[in-house]
Amino acid sequence: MQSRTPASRTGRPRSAAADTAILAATRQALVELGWSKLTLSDVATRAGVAKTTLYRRWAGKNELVVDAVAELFDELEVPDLGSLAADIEGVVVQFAAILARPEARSGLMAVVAESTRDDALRERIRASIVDRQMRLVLQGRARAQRRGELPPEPDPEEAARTVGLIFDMVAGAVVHRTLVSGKPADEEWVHSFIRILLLGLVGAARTP
Amino acid sequence: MQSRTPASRTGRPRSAAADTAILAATRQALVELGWSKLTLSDVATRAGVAKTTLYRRWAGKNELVVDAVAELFDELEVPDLGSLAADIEGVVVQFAAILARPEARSGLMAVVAESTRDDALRERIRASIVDRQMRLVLQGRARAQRRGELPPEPDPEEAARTVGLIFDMVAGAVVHRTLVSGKPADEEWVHSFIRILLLGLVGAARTP
DNA sequence: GGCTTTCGCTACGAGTCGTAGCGTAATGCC
DNA sequence: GGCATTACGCTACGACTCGTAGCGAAAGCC
Repeated sequence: MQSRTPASRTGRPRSAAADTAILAATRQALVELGWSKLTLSDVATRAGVAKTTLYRRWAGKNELVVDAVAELFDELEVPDLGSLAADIEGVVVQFAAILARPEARSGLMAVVAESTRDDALRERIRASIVDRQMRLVLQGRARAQRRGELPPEPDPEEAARTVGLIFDMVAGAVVHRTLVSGKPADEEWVHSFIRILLLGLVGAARTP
Repeated sequence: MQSRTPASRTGRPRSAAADTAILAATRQALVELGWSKLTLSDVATRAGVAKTTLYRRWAGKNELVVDAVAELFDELEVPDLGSLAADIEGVVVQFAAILARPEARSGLMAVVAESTRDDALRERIRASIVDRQMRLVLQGRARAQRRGELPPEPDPEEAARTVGLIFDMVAGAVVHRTLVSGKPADEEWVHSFIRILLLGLVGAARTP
């Protein structure tokens, strides 16, 4: 999770319960205080551990919050509702529900902002959050191609570009709707959005 | 800009040059230090003003950075290139160019993150940044309807929903591509994106 | 000149940061 | 059981930032 556990064969092992408590305390602090007023001392107190324990496991506030927020996305999965449109709507609604939680709203954008000046942090975000979401797009696309709803893509490089584009469109729209426009990405909105997206995708696939 | 100037008829007027210098210094500090390491003392030194002058004009770091970043979006305008697709591509390329600048990348997302817990800050962002971009969507849409590229929308409420949706899709995709995926929103990417978007929009307009 | 507001400067208490040092607790190896 | 090793809780610390208060000087309007 937060650091290497290469083969610490001997010595007292790190408390897994402490990890759980710290990450939960971080999310709670995000809800109550927000990003800027969150302090590591406060998180340590909430979690019932010493401040030094936090610094032994995480390099700083950024890394800690990334891990705390990443756990929120563990529950994401593509439902099998029978059609591409229904599957996408299902997963986007899940995604929107996570983004509606205050600990995700205040934490996620803050670490993304910090990552513009920290490549290691960007990589950490990619590995623990973005890649997990990207896999959902790949999974849904493969299932739709098996159903015949989307044409198979022979060129793997072109396919990767398309998947990346879809991912930026979906995640970007939901994030912008929720955080910038400040309105809920409810089912009605998701339905309208997915309708336009799919019409565009099948249209583009028909006329390459 | 940052505070009310109701009718300060008498007394020494506030230095407009100081405003310019402070906002420019803020952007420079964003480039060199990023959001989290930016301090108001440092900005004051760079701008050649006293720290107290900063606190007299802005409530804090958030408000200052919003104003500093907002100026970057002043140059945005919809070009008249003859077709809806070309117009949109033109303005999206401009938008992407602004987001590629480090002072926008590190500043914009940070204040958006803070705005999730500060309604006044959210309103400030909306008024000084988001509304300006939203106007571009309205402008381009009206021009396309005059050209006959998009059907006129009789229901104003439905039209507002659609404009909001388009705005979230466009801005969200570009922001996500630039900041989360960390890849440039170059002309090739913009072209692919706009193609899917427009195919979806005209498809949705045809089958309501 | 007189009034008003802004400006630069200094100083201050409060709070946070990240680290060091120490004694104690928990585990693996012999 | 004894020993080495690592994690833990606790305290203390210097360095830094924050936001404010107070002061005299400057720059406008009447």
